[in-house]
Amino acid sequence: MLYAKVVLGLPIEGPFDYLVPPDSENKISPGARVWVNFRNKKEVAYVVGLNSKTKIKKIKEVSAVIDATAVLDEGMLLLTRRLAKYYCCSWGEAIEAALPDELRKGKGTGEISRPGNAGEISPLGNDVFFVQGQERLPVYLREIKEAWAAERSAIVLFTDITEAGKAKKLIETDLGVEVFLAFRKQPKELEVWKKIFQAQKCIVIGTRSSIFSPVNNLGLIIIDQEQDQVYKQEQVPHYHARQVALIRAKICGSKVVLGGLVPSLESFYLTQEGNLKFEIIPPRQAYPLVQVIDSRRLPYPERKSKSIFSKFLSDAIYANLLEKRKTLVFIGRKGFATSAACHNCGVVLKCPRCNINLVFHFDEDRLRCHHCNFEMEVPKICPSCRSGYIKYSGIGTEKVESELARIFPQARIKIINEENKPGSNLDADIFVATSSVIKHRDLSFDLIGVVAIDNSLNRVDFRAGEKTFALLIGLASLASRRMIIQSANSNHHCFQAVVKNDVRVFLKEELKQRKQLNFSPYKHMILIKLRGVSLDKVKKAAQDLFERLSGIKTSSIKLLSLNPGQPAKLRGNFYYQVLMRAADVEKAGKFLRLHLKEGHFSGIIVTVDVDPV
DNA sequence: GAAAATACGGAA
DNA sequence: TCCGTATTTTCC
Repeated sequence: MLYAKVVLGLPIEGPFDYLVPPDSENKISPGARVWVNFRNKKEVAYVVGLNSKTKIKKIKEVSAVIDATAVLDEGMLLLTRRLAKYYCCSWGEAIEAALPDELRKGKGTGEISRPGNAGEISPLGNDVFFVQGQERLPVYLREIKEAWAAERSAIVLFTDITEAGKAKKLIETDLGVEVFLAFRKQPKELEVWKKIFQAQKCIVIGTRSSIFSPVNNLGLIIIDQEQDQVYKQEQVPHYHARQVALIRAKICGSKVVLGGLVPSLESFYLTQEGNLKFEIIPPRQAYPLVQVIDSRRLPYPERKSKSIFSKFLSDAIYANLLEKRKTLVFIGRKGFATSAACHNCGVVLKCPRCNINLVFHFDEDRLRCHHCNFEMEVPKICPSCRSGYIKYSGIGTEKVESELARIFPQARIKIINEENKPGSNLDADIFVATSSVIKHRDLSFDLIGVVAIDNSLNRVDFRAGEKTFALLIGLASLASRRMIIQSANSNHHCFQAVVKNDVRVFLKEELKQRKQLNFSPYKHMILIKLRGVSLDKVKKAAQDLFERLSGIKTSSIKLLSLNPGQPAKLRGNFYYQVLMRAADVEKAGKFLRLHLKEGHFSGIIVTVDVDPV
């Protein structure tokens, strides 16, 4: 008798044993999909092992074997199992993250064959390096050619489909071979998947999920703009493509190339450990003159007028207009967490332990830290200037365009956004844009004015500095002559580094702070989210979980905080979250698997996010 | 995650 | 004791 160990794409452990029908014994193999009857429902399951014995008494039979050729090879099975451990999800969930939709739904692949290894393959080494600069593509091309010559495949990830499409053309003309464009929910997703699966070697270009592309003889993984958050999946399993790439590269013996204008702190940390090398590409144009205007030190009438633009900035825009030069006004778009700032001196109240913004809780009338459990009463007077009053704000800034039109009635003003993408001809004098403008690498403006950047810097997020810095360096790369930044926080090291164009100084300082505060990349954060339709129940469940976990003596995790989610209510569900820190994610995962099960609350759904961004 | 099994609790 | 409902367990 032969038994198959299978896992399902559900948040349940396993594996489960099923009897293999005698006539299917030579048709089944690990990595193949099968139909099984699970809890009286027909489900797709993934064979992860075969065994001649089982401990299960009332065993069910495998209903049908779907795949004659396993859709998951040994390497992919190993990768998904490691990911399940790292991201604290089931093996089946990790497998489903790696497969196209149609395969998850049980659609057959037809006749496909997996080519063998290309005989003697030369190892490209387990190198990781970072390409810093605007002109990264030539380096990517060089690396792809090298892999190709060594009979190895390459996976190249970009932040979005447009970028991936552009790169596909360039690589195809340069190499003279077909390049596969692969991303989720494209019309012929399965067809492309099959072509890649059957190719001895190939080049795949895509977005986040393409990290799971079923290439043979993988020799190279490239991740462009690796600091971008798009590489983190928002749904379970919450994987990060960079992390998947590092694990997959280790399994396949392939090289990893990360690229961008600024590396993430996680990647920069690897350089300190000696595991990552830098290659710096000289910029195509001179770095602009960057000036930071402190809005706290403006003359009183200007401060009082609360104008979006300081006189310094509007004068510069005016001068630019006279010279018929292009101006870009940048305004942060993203939803701002409510921050507490002194209306007089601009000081933002921060947690003394975590150095992140304190959050005003309306119901309790208190300020709380979302990283640790620090909380305090709302101060009546500003602790810094002792006068002023504390104001809670997320500044509404949709008025930028109309404000510009009022100040400069003679100027042609245009907003750059998703619907209104700029062509090669920039036919306006002043443009207004959000962070998405950075994607248009070919744009160039003579002057860039940055307003309301404090909203980005003052977010409730220990990565706020890193994200703001990456944003500003990205903007500076679009400015040919001058960039003016308005902030109430002008001595922040992030601005100092942007002025000097010194990425390394910023990273080193930031890394030092992360170490002091026990943040990533030194320690892992783990966020447990609870959701449900009843606020009371969710709150109670979260409190119970927090108390229960704090009652357990363990070195695997350190509980940090219990807070309402951000946002606290979404699509009819209330959210609460428990934040913790861990030195070793796998240990923490084991611990959580054990303790999240006990004390279940009905109507509450619990999810785990390892390394949240 | 969701059906099945079990515990709970109010009314007769 | 019965039955509807809330909660916990199990899924092979």
